[in-house]
Amino acid sequence: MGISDLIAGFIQEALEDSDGVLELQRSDLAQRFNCVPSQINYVMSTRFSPEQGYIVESRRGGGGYIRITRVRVDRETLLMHVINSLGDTLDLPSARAIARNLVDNGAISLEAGRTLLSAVGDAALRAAPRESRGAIRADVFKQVLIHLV
Amino acid sequence: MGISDLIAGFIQEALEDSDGVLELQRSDLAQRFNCVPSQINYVMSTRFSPEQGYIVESRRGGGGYIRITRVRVDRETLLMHVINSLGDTLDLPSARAIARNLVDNGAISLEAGRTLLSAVGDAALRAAPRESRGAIRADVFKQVLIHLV
DNA sequence: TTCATTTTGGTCAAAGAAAGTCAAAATTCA
DNA sequence: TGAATTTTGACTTTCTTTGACCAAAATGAA
Repeated sequence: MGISDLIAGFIQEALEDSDGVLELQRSDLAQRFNCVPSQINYVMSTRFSPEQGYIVESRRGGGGYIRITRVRVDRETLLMHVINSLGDTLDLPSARAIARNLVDNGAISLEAGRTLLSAVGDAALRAAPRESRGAIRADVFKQVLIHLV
Repeated sequence: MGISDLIAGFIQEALEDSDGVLELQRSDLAQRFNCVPSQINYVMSTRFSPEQGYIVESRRGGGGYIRITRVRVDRETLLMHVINSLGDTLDLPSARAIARNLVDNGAISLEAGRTLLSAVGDAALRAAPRESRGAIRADVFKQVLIHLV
Protein backbone atom coordinates (compact mmCIF):
# COMPACT_ATOMS: atom_id res chain seq x y z
CA MET A 1 0.00 0.00 0.00
CA GLY A 2 1.50 3.25 -1.14
CA ILE A 3 1.44 6.71 0.19
CA SER A 4 -1.44 7.73 -2.04
CA ASP A 5 -3.65 5.20 -0.31
CA LEU A 6 -2.60 6.48 3.09
CA ILE A 7 -3.47 9.99 2.13
CA ALA A 8 -6.77 8.93 0.64
CA GLY A 9 -7.58 7.01 3.82
CA PHE A 10 -6.76 9.95 5.98
CA ILE A 11 -8.99 12.22 3.95
CA GLN A 12 -11.86 9.79 4.00
CA GLU A 13 -11.71 9.52 7.77
CA ALA A 14 -11.58 13.25 8.13
CA LEU A 15 -14.59 13.45 5.84
CA GLU A 16 -16.48 11.12 8.16
CA ASP A 17 -15.70 13.28 11.15
CA SER A 18 -16.55 16.49 9.42
CA ASP A 19 -19.72 15.13 7.94
CA GLY A 20 -18.91 15.39 4.29
CA VAL A 21 -17.00 18.59 3.74
CA LEU A 22 -13.35 19.11 4.39
CA GLU A 23 -11.02 21.97 3.80
CA LEU A 24 -7.29 21.51 3.93
CA GLN A 25 -4.04 22.90 2.69
CA ARG A 26 -2.06 21.11 0.10
CA SER A 27 1.35 21.84 1.57
CA ASP A 28 0.21 20.93 5.09
CA LEU A 29 -0.98 17.58 3.96
CA ALA A 30 2.14 17.03 1.92
CA GLN A 31 4.26 17.75 4.95
CA ARG A 32 2.22 15.49 7.16
CA PHE A 33 2.78 12.64 4.75
CA ASN A 34 6.25 13.60 3.83
CA CYS A 35 5.68 13.86 0.14
CA VAL A 36 5.80 16.50 -2.55
CA PRO A 37 2.74 18.74 -2.82
CA SER A 38 1.86 17.63 -6.29
CA GLN A 39 1.20 14.18 -4.96
CA ILE A 40 -1.90 15.59 -3.34
CA ASN A 41 -3.13 16.55 -6.78
CA TYR A 42 -2.54 13.02 -7.90
CA VAL A 43 -4.57 11.66 -5.02
CA MET A 44 -7.38 14.09 -5.75
CA SER A 45 -7.61 13.19 -9.39
CA THR A 46 -7.36 9.45 -8.90
CA ARG A 47 -9.43 8.95 -5.75
CA PHE A 48 -11.71 11.92 -5.33
CA SER A 49 -13.04 12.49 -8.79
CA PRO A 50 -16.67 13.40 -9.44
CA GLU A 51 -17.16 9.92 -10.85
CA GLN A 52 -16.30 8.61 -7.42
CA GLY A 53 -18.71 10.92 -5.70
CA TYR A 54 -16.61 13.86 -4.71
CA ILE A 55 -16.36 17.47 -5.65
CA VAL A 56 -12.99 19.09 -5.24
CA GLU A 57 -12.61 22.86 -5.29
CA SER A 58 -9.54 24.89 -4.56
CA ARG A 59 -8.00 28.27 -4.45
CA ARG A 60 -4.44 29.45 -4.97
CA GLY A 61 -2.50 32.27 -3.41
CA GLY A 62 -2.20 33.29 0.20
CA GLY A 63 -4.74 31.51 2.36
CA GLY A 64 -5.35 29.03 -0.41
CA TYR A 65 -7.08 25.71 0.23
CA ILE A 66 -8.45 22.52 -1.20
CA ARG A 67 -12.04 21.68 -0.37
CA ILE A 68 -13.39 18.18 -0.77
CA THR A 69 -17.09 17.48 -0.64
CA ARG A 70 -18.60 14.04 -0.59
CA VAL A 71 -21.92 13.95 -2.31
CA ARG A 72 -24.83 11.99 -1.00
CA VAL A 73 -25.44 8.50 -2.22
CA ASP A 74 -29.21 8.09 -2.46
CA ARG A 75 -29.88 9.17 -5.99
CA GLU A 76 -26.33 8.30 -6.78
CA THR A 77 -27.25 4.74 -7.55
CA LEU A 78 -30.10 5.82 -9.73
CA LEU A 79 -28.03 8.30 -11.65
CA MET A 80 -25.15 5.90 -11.97
CA HIS A 81 -27.48 3.35 -13.35
CA VAL A 82 -28.67 5.74 -15.99
CA ILE A 83 -25.17 6.88 -16.80
CA ASN A 84 -23.96 3.36 -17.27
CA SER A 85 -26.84 2.54 -19.52
CA LEU A 86 -25.91 5.30 -21.93
CA GLY A 87 -24.05 4.41 -25.10
CA ASP A 88 -21.41 6.32 -27.02
CA THR A 89 -23.96 8.32 -28.90
CA LEU A 90 -27.32 9.79 -28.05
CA ASP A 91 -30.14 11.31 -30.06
CA LEU A 92 -32.27 14.19 -28.92
CA PRO A 93 -35.57 12.36 -28.43
CA SER A 94 -33.91 9.81 -26.19
CA ALA A 95 -32.22 12.56 -24.24
CA ARG A 96 -35.61 14.17 -23.69
CA ALA A 97 -37.16 10.94 -22.51
CA ILE A 98 -34.39 10.20 -20.06
CA ALA A 99 -34.37 13.72 -18.64
CA ARG A 100 -38.12 13.64 -18.21
CA ASN A 101 -37.79 10.42 -16.30
CA LEU A 102 -35.12 11.68 -13.97
CA VAL A 103 -37.14 14.75 -13.16
CA ASP A 104 -40.27 12.70 -12.57
CA ASN A 105 -38.32 10.46 -10.24
CA GLY A 106 -37.08 13.41 -8.30
CA ALA A 107 -33.51 12.44 -9.06
CA ILE A 108 -32.80 15.85 -10.47
CA SER A 109 -34.61 19.15 -10.17
CA LEU A 110 -36.78 20.55 -12.92
CA GLU A 111 -34.31 23.35 -13.36
CA ALA A 112 -31.44 20.93 -13.75
CA GLY A 113 -33.48 18.92 -16.23
CA ARG A 114 -34.16 21.95 -18.34
CA THR A 115 -30.56 22.97 -18.17
CA LEU A 116 -29.49 19.54 -19.25
CA LEU A 117 -31.78 19.54 -22.24
CA SER A 118 -30.80 22.97 -23.42
CA ALA A 119 -27.18 21.92 -23.23
CA VAL A 120 -27.70 19.07 -25.67
CA GLY A 121 -30.21 20.72 -27.97
CA ASP A 122 -29.57 21.48 -31.62
CA ALA A 123 -28.91 25.14 -31.00
CA ALA A 124 -26.23 24.32 -28.49
CA LEU A 125 -24.43 21.90 -30.76
CA ARG A 126 -24.77 23.67 -34.07
CA ALA A 127 -21.03 24.40 -34.23
CA ALA A 128 -20.24 20.72 -33.90
CA PRO A 129 -19.76 18.68 -37.05
CA ARG A 130 -22.84 16.61 -37.90
CA GLU A 131 -21.13 13.28 -37.64
CA SER A 132 -19.86 13.83 -34.12
CA ARG A 133 -22.96 15.45 -32.69
CA GLY A 134 -24.36 12.28 -31.27
CA ALA A 135 -21.12 11.55 -29.51
CA ILE A 136 -20.81 15.03 -28.10
CA ARG A 137 -24.41 14.93 -26.96
CA ALA A 138 -23.77 11.68 -25.15
CA ASP A 139 -20.64 13.05 -23.52
CA VAL A 140 -22.30 16.23 -22.38
CA PHE A 141 -25.28 14.35 -21.06
CA LYS A 142 -23.13 11.92 -19.14
CA GLN A 143 -20.90 14.59 -17.71
CA VAL A 144 -23.81 16.59 -16.46
CA LEU A 145 -25.30 13.57 -14.76
CA ILE A 146 -21.99 12.52 -13.30
CA HIS A 147 -21.51 15.89 -11.75
CA LEU A 148 -25.03 15.88 -10.42
CA VAL A 149 -24.45 12.63 -8.60
CA MET B 1 -8.30 32.89 5.53
CA GLY B 2 -6.45 36.01 4.57
CA ILE B 3 -6.86 39.59 5.49
CA SER B 4 -8.72 40.45 2.31
CA ASP B 5 -11.44 38.02 3.26
CA LEU B 6 -11.70 39.52 6.71
CA ILE B 7 -12.10 42.98 5.31
CA ALA B 8 -14.65 41.82 2.77
CA GLY B 9 -16.60 40.08 5.50
CA PHE B 10 -16.60 43.15 7.66
CA ILE B 11 -17.89 45.27 4.83
CA GLN B 12 -20.61 42.83 3.94
CA GLU B 13 -21.87 42.75 7.49
CA ALA B 14 -21.85 46.49 7.67
CA LEU B 15 -23.79 46.55 4.43
CA GLU B 16 -26.42 44.31 5.96
CA ASP B 17 -26.80 46.57 8.92
CA SER B 18 -26.94 49.70 6.87
CA ASP B 19 -29.30 48.18 4.37
CA GLY B 20 -27.21 48.34 1.26
CA VAL B 21 -25.20 51.52 1.31
CA LEU B 22 -22.07 52.12 3.25
CA GLU B 23 -19.63 54.96 3.44
CA LEU B 24 -16.22 54.53 4.96
CA GLN B 25 -12.72 55.87 4.96
CA ARG B 26 -9.91 54.01 3.37
CA SER B 27 -7.26 54.82 5.92
CA ASP B 28 -9.59 54.10 8.84
CA LEU B 29 -10.33 50.69 7.51
CA ALA B 30 -6.70 50.05 6.76
CA GLN B 31 -5.81 50.93 10.31
CA ARG B 32 -8.53 48.82 11.76
CA PHE B 33 -7.22 45.82 9.88
CA ASN B 34 -3.62 46.73 10.22
CA CYS B 35 -2.79 46.78 6.57
CA VAL B 36 -1.64 49.26 3.96
CA PRO B 37 -4.38 51.44 2.48
CA SER B 38 -3.96 50.12 -1.00
CA GLN B 39 -5.13 46.77 0.22
CA ILE B 40 -8.55 48.28 0.53
CA ASN B 41 -8.47 49.04 -3.15
CA TYR B 42 -7.54 45.47 -3.80
CA VAL B 43 -10.49 44.23 -1.81
CA MET B 44 -12.80 46.61 -3.65
CA SER B 45 -11.71 45.47 -7.06
CA THR B 46 -11.71 41.78 -6.30
CA ARG B 47 -14.76 41.45 -4.06
CA PHE B 48 -17.01 44.39 -4.74
CA SER B 49 -16.89 44.73 -8.48
CA PRO B 50 -19.98 45.59 -10.52
CA GLU B 51 -20.03 42.02 -11.80
CA GLN B 52 -20.55 40.99 -8.23
CA GLY B 53 -23.37 43.40 -7.74
CA TYR B 54 -21.77 46.41 -6.16
CA ILE B 55 -21.13 50.00 -7.09
CA VAL B 56 -18.14 51.65 -5.53
CA GLU B 57 -17.73 55.40 -5.61
CA SER B 58 -15.16 57.51 -3.87
CA ARG B 59 -13.83 60.94 -3.30
CA ARG B 60 -10.40 62.21 -2.37
CA GLY B 61 -9.29 65.09 -0.28
CA GLY B 62 -10.44 66.23 3.12
CA GLY B 63 -13.53 64.39 4.23
CA GLY B 64 -12.95 61.87 1.47
CA TYR B 65 -14.74 58.53 1.49
CA ILE B 66 -15.43 55.29 -0.25
CA ARG B 67 -19.06 54.47 -0.78
CA ILE B 68 -20.19 50.95 -1.50
CA THR B 69 -23.67 50.26 -2.75
CA ARG B 70 -25.11 46.81 -3.16
CA VAL B 71 -27.35 46.69 -6.15
CA ARG B 72 -30.01 44.12 -6.65
CA VAL B 73 -30.81 43.35 -10.27
CA ASP B 74 -33.60 41.00 -11.08
CA ARG B 75 -32.41 37.72 -12.43
CA GLU B 76 -33.89 38.14 -15.86
CA THR B 77 -32.01 41.33 -16.52
CA LEU B 78 -28.88 39.87 -15.11
CA LEU B 79 -29.10 36.75 -17.22
CA MET B 80 -29.80 38.74 -20.34
CA HIS B 81 -26.89 40.95 -19.60
CA VAL B 82 -24.58 38.00 -19.24
CA ILE B 83 -25.89 36.31 -22.36
CA ASN B 84 -25.38 39.43 -24.41
CA SER B 85 -21.90 39.91 -23.11
CA LEU B 86 -20.82 36.49 -24.34
CA GLY B 87 -18.77 36.27 -27.50
CA ASP B 88 -18.64 33.57 -30.15
CA THR B 89 -16.16 31.56 -28.22
CA LEU B 90 -15.60 30.87 -24.55
CA ASP B 91 -12.80 29.30 -22.56
CA LEU B 92 -13.33 27.16 -19.52
CA PRO B 93 -11.91 29.47 -16.85
CA SER B 94 -14.19 32.26 -18.01
CA ALA B 95 -17.15 29.93 -18.00
CA ARG B 96 -16.33 28.98 -14.44
CA ALA B 97 -16.07 32.57 -13.32
CA ILE B 98 -19.35 33.53 -14.90
CA ALA B 99 -21.22 30.56 -13.51
CA ARG B 100 -19.84 31.19 -10.06
CA ASN B 101 -21.04 34.73 -10.23
CA LEU B 102 -24.52 33.81 -11.33
CA VAL B 103 -24.81 31.38 -8.48
CA ASP B 104 -23.47 33.87 -5.97
CA ASN B 105 -25.97 36.40 -7.17
CA GLY B 106 -28.77 33.94 -6.78
CA ALA B 107 -29.60 34.23 -10.47
CA ILE B 108 -29.36 30.47 -10.89
CA SER B 109 -29.33 27.66 -8.39
CA LEU B 110 -26.17 25.95 -7.29
CA GLU B 111 -27.39 22.81 -8.97
CA ALA B 112 -27.98 24.60 -12.24
CA GLY B 113 -24.58 26.18 -12.00
CA ARG B 114 -22.93 22.83 -11.55
CA THR B 115 -24.92 21.38 -14.37
CA LEU B 116 -23.93 24.20 -16.62
CA LEU B 117 -20.27 23.78 -15.86
CA SER B 118 -20.23 20.06 -16.37
CA ALA B 119 -21.92 20.58 -19.71
CA VAL B 120 -19.09 22.75 -20.96
CA GLY B 121 -16.19 20.96 -19.30
CA ASP B 122 -13.38 19.24 -21.15
CA ALA B 123 -14.77 15.81 -20.54
CA ALA B 124 -18.10 16.79 -22.06
CA LEU B 125 -16.56 18.23 -25.21
CA ARG B 126 -13.78 15.77 -25.79
CA ALA B 127 -15.44 14.39 -28.92
CA ALA B 128 -15.52 17.86 -30.41
CA PRO B 129 -12.62 18.95 -32.58
CA ARG B 130 -10.20 21.15 -30.72
CA GLU B 131 -10.64 24.13 -32.96
CA SER B 132 -14.37 24.32 -32.54
CA ARG B 133 -14.52 23.63 -28.84
CA GLY B 134 -14.57 27.24 -27.83
CA ALA B 135 -17.45 27.91 -30.14
CA ILE B 136 -19.44 24.91 -28.99
CA ARG B 137 -18.80 25.82 -25.39
CA ALA B 138 -20.12 29.32 -26.01
CA ASP B 139 -23.21 27.96 -27.75
CA VAL B 140 -23.99 25.47 -25.04
CA PHE B 141 -23.46 28.04 -22.36
CA LYS B 142 -25.74 30.53 -24.05
CA GLN B 143 -28.45 28.03 -24.76
CA VAL B 144 -28.55 26.90 -21.18
CA LEU B 145 -28.81 30.45 -19.93
CA ILE B 146 -31.42 31.36 -22.49
CA HIS B 147 -33.60 28.50 -21.38
CA LEU B 148 -33.12 29.44 -17.76
CA VAL B 149 -34.36 32.99 -18.27
C1' DT C 1 -9.11 85.08 -5.94
C1' DT C 2 -4.87 82.38 -6.23
C1' DC C 3 -1.75 79.36 -4.81
C1' DA C 4 0.57 76.38 -1.51
C1' DT C 5 -0.34 72.88 1.81
C1' DT C 6 -2.67 69.16 3.66
C1' DT C 7 -5.68 65.43 3.46
C1' DT C 8 -7.50 61.83 1.17
C1' DG C 9 -7.91 58.20 -2.14
C1' DG C 10 -5.65 55.69 -6.71
C1' DT C 11 -2.19 53.00 -9.49
C1' DC C 12 1.06 49.87 -10.43
C1' DA C 13 4.58 46.74 -10.06
C1' DA C 14 7.38 43.75 -7.23
C1' DA C 15 7.57 40.21 -3.79
C1' DG C 16 5.30 36.44 -1.48
C1' DA C 17 2.14 32.50 -0.88
C1' DA C 18 -0.44 28.93 -2.36
C1' DA C 19 -2.06 25.55 -5.74
C1' DG C 20 -1.66 23.36 -10.77
C1' DT C 21 0.69 20.90 -14.68
C1' DC C 22 3.36 17.70 -16.90
C1' DA C 23 6.52 14.40 -17.85
C1' DA C 24 10.39 11.68 -16.30
C1' DA C 25 11.78 8.24 -12.96
C1' DA C 26 10.55 4.66 -9.83
C1' DT C 27 7.75 1.12 -8.45
C1' DT C 28 4.21 -2.37 -8.58
C1' DC C 29 1.36 -5.75 -10.79
C1' DA C 30 -0.26 -9.13 -14.10
C1' DT D 1 9.24 -8.59 -18.74
C1' DG D 2 5.95 -5.04 -20.02
C1' DA D 3 2.20 -2.22 -18.79
C1' DA D 4 0.00 0.37 -15.39
C1' DT D 5 0.31 3.00 -11.40
C1' DT D 6 2.72 5.96 -8.29
C1' DT D 7 6.24 9.26 -6.87
C1' DT D 8 9.04 13.43 -7.72
C1' DG D 9 10.33 17.86 -8.90
C1' DA D 10 10.98 21.65 -12.16
C1' DC D 11 8.20 25.00 -13.99
C1' DT D 12 3.63 27.66 -14.30
C1' DT D 13 -0.42 30.12 -12.90
C1' DT D 14 -3.25 32.48 -9.72
C1' DC D 15 -4.17 35.21 -5.80
C1' DT D 16 -2.48 38.29 -1.99
C1' DT D 17 0.32 41.68 0.37
C1' DT D 18 3.19 45.65 0.44
C1' DG D 19 5.14 50.02 -0.68
C1' DA D 20 6.66 53.76 -3.55
C1' DC D 21 4.81 57.18 -6.18
C1' DC D 22 0.56 59.77 -8.27
C1' DA D 23 -3.81 62.63 -8.40
C1' DA D 24 -7.58 65.06 -6.65
C1' DA D 25 -10.22 67.73 -3.27
C1' DA D 26 -10.37 70.82 0.66
C1' DT D 27 -8.42 74.55 3.29
C1' DG D 28 -6.23 78.57 4.55
C1' DA D 29 -2.88 82.31 3.81
C1' DA D 30 -1.44 86.13 0.85
